[in-house]
Amino acid sequence: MLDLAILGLLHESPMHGYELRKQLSTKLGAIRAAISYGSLYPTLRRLQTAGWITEAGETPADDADVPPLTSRRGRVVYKITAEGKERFQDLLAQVGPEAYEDAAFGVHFAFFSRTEVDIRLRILEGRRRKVEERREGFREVLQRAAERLDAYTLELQRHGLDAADREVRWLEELIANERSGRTPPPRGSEGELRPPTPRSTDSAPPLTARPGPDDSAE
Amino acid sequence: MLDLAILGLLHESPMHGYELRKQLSTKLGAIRAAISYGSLYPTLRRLQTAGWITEAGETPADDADVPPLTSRRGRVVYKITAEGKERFQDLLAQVGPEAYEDAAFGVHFAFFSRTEVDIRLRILEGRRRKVEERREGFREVLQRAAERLDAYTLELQRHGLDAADREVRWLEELIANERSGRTPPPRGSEGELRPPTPRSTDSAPPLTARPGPDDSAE
DNA sequence: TCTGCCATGTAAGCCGTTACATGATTTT
DNA sequence: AAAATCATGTAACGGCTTACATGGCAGA
Repeated sequence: MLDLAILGLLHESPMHGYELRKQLSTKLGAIRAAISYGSLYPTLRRLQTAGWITEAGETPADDADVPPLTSRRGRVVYKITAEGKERFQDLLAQVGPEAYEDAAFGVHFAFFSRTEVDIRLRILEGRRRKVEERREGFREVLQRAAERLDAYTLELQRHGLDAADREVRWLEELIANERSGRTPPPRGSEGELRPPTPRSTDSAPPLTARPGPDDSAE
Repeated sequence: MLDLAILGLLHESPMHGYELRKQLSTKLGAIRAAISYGSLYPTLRRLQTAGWITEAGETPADDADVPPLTSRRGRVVYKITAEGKERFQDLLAQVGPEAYEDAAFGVHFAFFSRTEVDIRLRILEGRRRKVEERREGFREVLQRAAERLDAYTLELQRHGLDAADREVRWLEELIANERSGRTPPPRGSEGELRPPTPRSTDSAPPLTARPGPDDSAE
């Protein structure tokens, strides 16, 4: 799961570990807290040994910004290899029941723009099923055991039910959208939120496009 | 955290491990998946060694149901000790920053009916703070980096923002409620959901009441 | 100069899971 | 008689965090 995330990010552009961690926590911020270095660096090592990633020579200053520094300390920049890309696709397509768990689902979702439509649908549907089951669980507890639980526990169940219900509806919209052919999820339908709403959002990337401007690296 | 949950449940009534696991997954279903036996039984052992719980003699058939069985297999029934109750209160009151994490917060919340009002408030406020920070993180990403992220990643951020925003509002209601003196969280305010709406829910327990059939402690 | 952030790494350990092993009791 | 579910446990391993150790570079 960390593998998937790292390969995915490096697929977008080469990066060193420290940067990787930051990107990870913004890209997957909705899913999990920042990963620790004690986990990140050994994983990078492992991925390198496996041949999925290699060290790239610290990008020789493509953009002539701040060139005078020999090479600020180590700063090992990694990039994904061809095998790594294959591996990445394999991991994406591996849709076992674990892929519907909260964390795994989130990671898969985060890389949906690199995933085939049918895989996306399988994941979204599997996730929906899972959340529906969860939701039914809450409903049953609320219906059957309501009298036996204290008010706080009940409130927790209600909150859980509400969240599950919302997620199911969210997933349904996404599924409908995938089926309709329009690839990128359109936002705004269920608005209410977004207070200042920076207009930027409607410049949605054409999707299927290459991972943005390589620049970044350094 | 498992300790807290187990002590909490045994505080309500004596139970054997298997039963404990089931109760745990309904009571904390909104928080975490069922705990595995490989974790549960060793923990029970540890709690027993520490003196927080003891084996109770398989409840001598208080309710005269199915008495003819000698004692179906082992079935070790545990009950909480006086020290265990103290320990439980200590754990509840230990409101370090970890108590605001998703899982820990949920467990604390689930046992709010056994917690002092001021502790409840501290936890709710700490949690709110945490979720607010999370929410701001999403907002910043959406405002600042919107163009650089693909449509799916953006959608994930939006969904995260929405969930965080909802939770903050939920917490605010709970906090207001605690402050107002009315102990039990009133439900229904933000309704919309509950489709068949089993009426059961409005027979809300008076709270402050002992957890169900008081007996328990023993 | 010193604080703070960038940057990489290692070692120990926590907290939990999976898989296995066993057997009693209940239901079909 | 078989299948399901109740019930308890152990051993091995896995993923991740914490704490530690090291050092470069930037700006106050």
